[in-house]
Amino acid sequence: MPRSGIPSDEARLVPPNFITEIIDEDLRSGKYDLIVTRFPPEPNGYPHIGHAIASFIDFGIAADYKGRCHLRLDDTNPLTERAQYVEAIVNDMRWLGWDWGVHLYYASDHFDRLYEMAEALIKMGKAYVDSLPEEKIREFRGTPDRPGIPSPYRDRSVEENLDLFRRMRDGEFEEGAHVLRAKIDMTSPNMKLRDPILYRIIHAEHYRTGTKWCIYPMYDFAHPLSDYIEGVTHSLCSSEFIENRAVYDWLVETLAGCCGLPEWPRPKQIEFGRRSLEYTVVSKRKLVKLVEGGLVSGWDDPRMPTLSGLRRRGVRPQAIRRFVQKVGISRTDRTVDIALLEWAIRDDLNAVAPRVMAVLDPLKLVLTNVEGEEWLEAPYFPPDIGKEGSRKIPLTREIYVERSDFALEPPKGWKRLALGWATRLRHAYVVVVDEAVRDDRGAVVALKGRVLKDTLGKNPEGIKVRGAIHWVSARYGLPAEFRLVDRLFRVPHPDELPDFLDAYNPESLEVKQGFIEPSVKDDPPDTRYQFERLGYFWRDPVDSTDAQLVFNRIVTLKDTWARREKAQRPRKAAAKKAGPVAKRPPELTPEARARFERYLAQGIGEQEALILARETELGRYLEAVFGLPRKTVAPWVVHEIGPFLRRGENRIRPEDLAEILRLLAEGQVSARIVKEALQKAQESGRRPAAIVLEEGLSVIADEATLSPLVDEVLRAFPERVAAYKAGKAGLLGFFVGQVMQRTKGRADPQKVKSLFKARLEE
RNA sequence: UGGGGCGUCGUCUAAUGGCAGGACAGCGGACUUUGGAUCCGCCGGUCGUGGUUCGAGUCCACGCGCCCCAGCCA
Repeated sequence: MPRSGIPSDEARLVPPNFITEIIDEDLRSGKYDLIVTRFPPEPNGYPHIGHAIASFIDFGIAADYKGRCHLRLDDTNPLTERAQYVEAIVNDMRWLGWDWGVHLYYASDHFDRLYEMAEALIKMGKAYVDSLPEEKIREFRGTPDRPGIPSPYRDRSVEENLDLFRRMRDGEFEEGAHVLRAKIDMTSPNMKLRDPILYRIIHAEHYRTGTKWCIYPMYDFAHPLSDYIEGVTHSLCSSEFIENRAVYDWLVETLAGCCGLPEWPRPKQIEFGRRSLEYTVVSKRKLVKLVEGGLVSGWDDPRMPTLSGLRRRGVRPQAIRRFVQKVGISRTDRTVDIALLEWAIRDDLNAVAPRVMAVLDPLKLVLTNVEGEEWLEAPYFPPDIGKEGSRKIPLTREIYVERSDFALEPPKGWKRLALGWATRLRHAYVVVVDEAVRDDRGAVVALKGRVLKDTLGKNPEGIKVRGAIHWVSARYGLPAEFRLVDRLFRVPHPDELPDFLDAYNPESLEVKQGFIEPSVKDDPPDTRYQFERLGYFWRDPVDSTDAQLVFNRIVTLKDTWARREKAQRPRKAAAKKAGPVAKRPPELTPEARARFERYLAQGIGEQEALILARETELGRYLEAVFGLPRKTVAPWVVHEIGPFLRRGENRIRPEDLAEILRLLAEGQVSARIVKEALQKAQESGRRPAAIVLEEGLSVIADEATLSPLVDEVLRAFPERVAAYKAGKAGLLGFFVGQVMQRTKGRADPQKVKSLFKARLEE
């Protein structure tokens, strides 16, 4: 029997987060032995970057815990789902590197058992067939601020429900005539609990089950029970399903041990915050608009955020995984900076992409002192990459350079070609441009220059070389098309616009005709190159042929020159802070006001007095604590007992609070110890004072014991002592904390603090 | 305006009452036959107001802001 273990932080693919904390605790407590997750895409569209993130969480966590993750196609709606999408999903998930072993499932695999469970629910009296028309069901459901009302069909007998449901299954009814609903609570403030629909009639052919069924389970029914059937333990999903959890738990609990479901392990749902990406949309509706509107060439257009698009662009799965790993997981919905994705792509490619030269916007440079040709050795990688390999590149009389690499009037800091300047031809000689040939409109159409002899592998003496530029032999260079892919949208948050298409970036694809060095001719077609000084490229897997080379730009190089050139436009408006503060409205009833005044008179702080006056349960508790001044007791009641009291979970009696507070007053324990004891008392139901006694939690306040500890800490952190003396006052808390740790919280912090102060001022 | 969820550098994310740290971005420098990579440095944050505490991003109260829920979608 395989068992999950808690991985060390270094061994994790998925950085520790609130979900792994829950799992760690579940493993430690023995609640689960084996971690089982699932990734449940609906086969109604192509996977995109959002699926990459969700799948990373599901597959990554399962792998980290040596558990398993099921790939489950959530196909409960025959109207929208297609086998072609299943294929795309399986393909893309494999591409990302996920391994589900034999655990490829379909919700439709479970249709028989789900049906059986629906009948079980009916027999328990917990589900009924509702025959209200669709509009009425909607109407009866109420609104978020008004409760729903029960359907007149809600109390049909088990027999009638069973009969109707079976006839639904047998195809006796039209679509919409009946639905099966769970009988939960039509007045619940959680809309999902207002008798959720479990099954509906759809007379459509399912891509897998054909015409076997004409009733199909809803997500809320099929999802939790599929999890349960498959033995999933942790069902991780995004935050919009938080309210569905109530239905999830209701179903799991009412069907536990039923219909062949085990009592344990039961699955539980945990929700994480959604992630979106700047300059991107992922909703199927919007993606369809781009495809159908002809704004992109298809679902795998290199500009698309689909995994097939990213793949065609040339992004490797390693980069995607690195990206989603860096994004991280939390409970909060977030929008990720697209620069992080670009960084991940570059970081991946930098180490693997051979460097070659291509000229995208060619300008002819005639080297007047070059005759014939010379084949020069050029390494594929710069020294810092540490990889072997080189190719030969031909230098001929005519070469192409990048039009943007020549300036008639070079700006300050220019490190390229200019009249009379010496510039390195990458991997070759230093060149000097003598003449710019211009047409009648004054535009530069060609350059004439000469190479400097004896500058191969060394710099000329007495001449300043300004930078190095890439180039391609005009005779040997291969003509090629270059597709420069850029962000699909001009604004970071196209989703926020009334019409996201307004932000479409018409410059997101720029096509260039240029030349590439001949060495690439026989390279494997999936080679990712770095075109020196331009970016990372690879052959378009669809359109590139030997006769007509087509390269896609995967991502540009970081370009500090271009950045400098660009006007320093402010990146983002400062986030607006919360508005003006509203003062608290102390609307009190006359009785509450009287209590408030009374508490005030007893010396209780204003804030505590207000809470105690308003929340009579807390007030009553306070007044049941005898033998101590009210003002001493009040903060404890409000801050320590109050939260438990409100939830109805308080386990500490007033007299027991009084007992331990007396110990505090006598100086036998510190406030910190009281807090700790109260916490334990709430957990165990024991008397706090008894906990103090049994666990030896008495306070350590005598200087003889504390002084050596203080000295020890001071000795252990000399550089912090120096920092403190230099003015970093916040370190006092650190020092005190060290002693608190060393005494397991028993030291009297006030005493410790004053000892430190005295010592540090010496 | 009912219920639920969430607020930490520009962005993402740590800190489980004890030094607010890291990454990306930005800025500056070193190095460079890629204005790449690498290295070094800098900038910059706890939504607000109070309270509790020796000590609060963390606990309490009151506000503010954003997101989700009224599909026979998932």
